[in-house]
Amino acid sequence: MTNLQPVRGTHDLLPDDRRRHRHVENTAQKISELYGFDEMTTPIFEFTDVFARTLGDTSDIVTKEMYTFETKGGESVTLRPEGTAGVARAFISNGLAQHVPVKAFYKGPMFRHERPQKGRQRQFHQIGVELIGVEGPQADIEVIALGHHILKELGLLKSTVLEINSLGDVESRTAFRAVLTDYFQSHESDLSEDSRNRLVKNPLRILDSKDDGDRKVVAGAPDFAAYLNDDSKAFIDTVHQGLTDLGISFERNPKLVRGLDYYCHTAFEFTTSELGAQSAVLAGGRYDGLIEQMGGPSTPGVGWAAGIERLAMLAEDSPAKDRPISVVPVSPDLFARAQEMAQSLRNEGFFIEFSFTGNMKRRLKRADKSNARAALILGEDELKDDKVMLRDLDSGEQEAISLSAVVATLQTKYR
RNA sequence: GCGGGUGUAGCUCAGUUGGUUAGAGCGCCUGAUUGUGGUUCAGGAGGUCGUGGGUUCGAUCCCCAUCACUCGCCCCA
Repeated sequence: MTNLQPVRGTHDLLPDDRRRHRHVENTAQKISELYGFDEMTTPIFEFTDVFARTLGDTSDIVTKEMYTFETKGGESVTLRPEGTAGVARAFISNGLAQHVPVKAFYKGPMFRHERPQKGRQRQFHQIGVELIGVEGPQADIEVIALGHHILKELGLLKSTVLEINSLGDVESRTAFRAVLTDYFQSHESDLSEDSRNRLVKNPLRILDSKDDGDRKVVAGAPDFAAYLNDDSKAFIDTVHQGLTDLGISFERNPKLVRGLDYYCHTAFEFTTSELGAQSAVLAGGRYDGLIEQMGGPSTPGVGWAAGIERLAMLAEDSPAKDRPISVVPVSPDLFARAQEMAQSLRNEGFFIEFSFTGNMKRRLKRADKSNARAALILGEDELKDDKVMLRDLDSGEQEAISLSAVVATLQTKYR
């Protein structure tokens, strides 16, 4: 071992961090189940094609951010950069078209080879949901409502804003793309170098450029809404109305363009201004062509993903750790007896701390440090009368109670 | 991938205009209290000054490289 630092962009999750993550995960999972979304897990790596063919040849994820390896068998595999492609692949692999609608919740690590910064790591963690097999906009409403509900439960509605846009169906998008390309080509000399590249690869992305020069050009660009056909218009209108009916406030953002090629119709992001350059906290959209494009039956889908690190940074403090009861032997002769007592109380369902070494004073100190609410002190004097000392560590009061009453006493006082 | 900043004890940070034993607070350990924690007092442990090279009689300090973190760009969760 020459280098004991973790690989760039990866982090250890020590218990305090892990508790915060778990709070996010558990909250998200609990709320998802209220909506009938059950957890499923797909492998954290897939054949490279699963991502390369679905995310789009021009997306940054595919062109520069994938962790791709060759296996001993000579096959190319990639650590998943996002969750939807894997779920879609699993949908096809397992013949889940027989069971639509599929409502999936997932959580786990994702990997992108990017420059780390605040709210961005190379290995990070996401929670996400996918609703597969429903054509109508009610699915979009349901999925956004679920995301909204989770943010509410985490106390994040005040620090986030829901932005929403329509990318239209294929017909609308093709038409708009042609008009938009013409427009930007006629202003090509005013565009930044980045945007001139985008003009070839994905002109829609010029719309959300941060470059000042680009913004001036964008200000005069044609409006996507004007090019939505009747179906696309009706679709997004229904989504807007549905959210309004549910009391979910949102802002329309015609510049919102998601980076992955598979999105259509509804695109949305819950954004924040509290994470430096990163604004998206929970984001997703509809991907009607994805499953067919992967070789499965034509099946619509809609979903979102959220970064657990980002949510954990924004969330209010997670619930405190449970407070244990400590079992403390007064002398070495009673260590074994104390451990037996600890064990039997655990069998009764109590959270018992039992430290392994040290004299009584040290053990009490450690009990205090573990935030124990009480200590059961085993000493020869009391044991002669079949009693133990029960000390409340908050009040400092203690009393000898009989061994046979320990469980009942703890039940009433500390549970 | 590109640009800026930072890197001294477990944590948060001083410091040295280049000079011999590098400091503080918090935390940790021991004792005052051989059957009682949280307060107090006394003592103690802990540092290749990110790493490698260079300049110098001498480098933690200056120079170069490198790694990591961080902020921004790109993009995204």
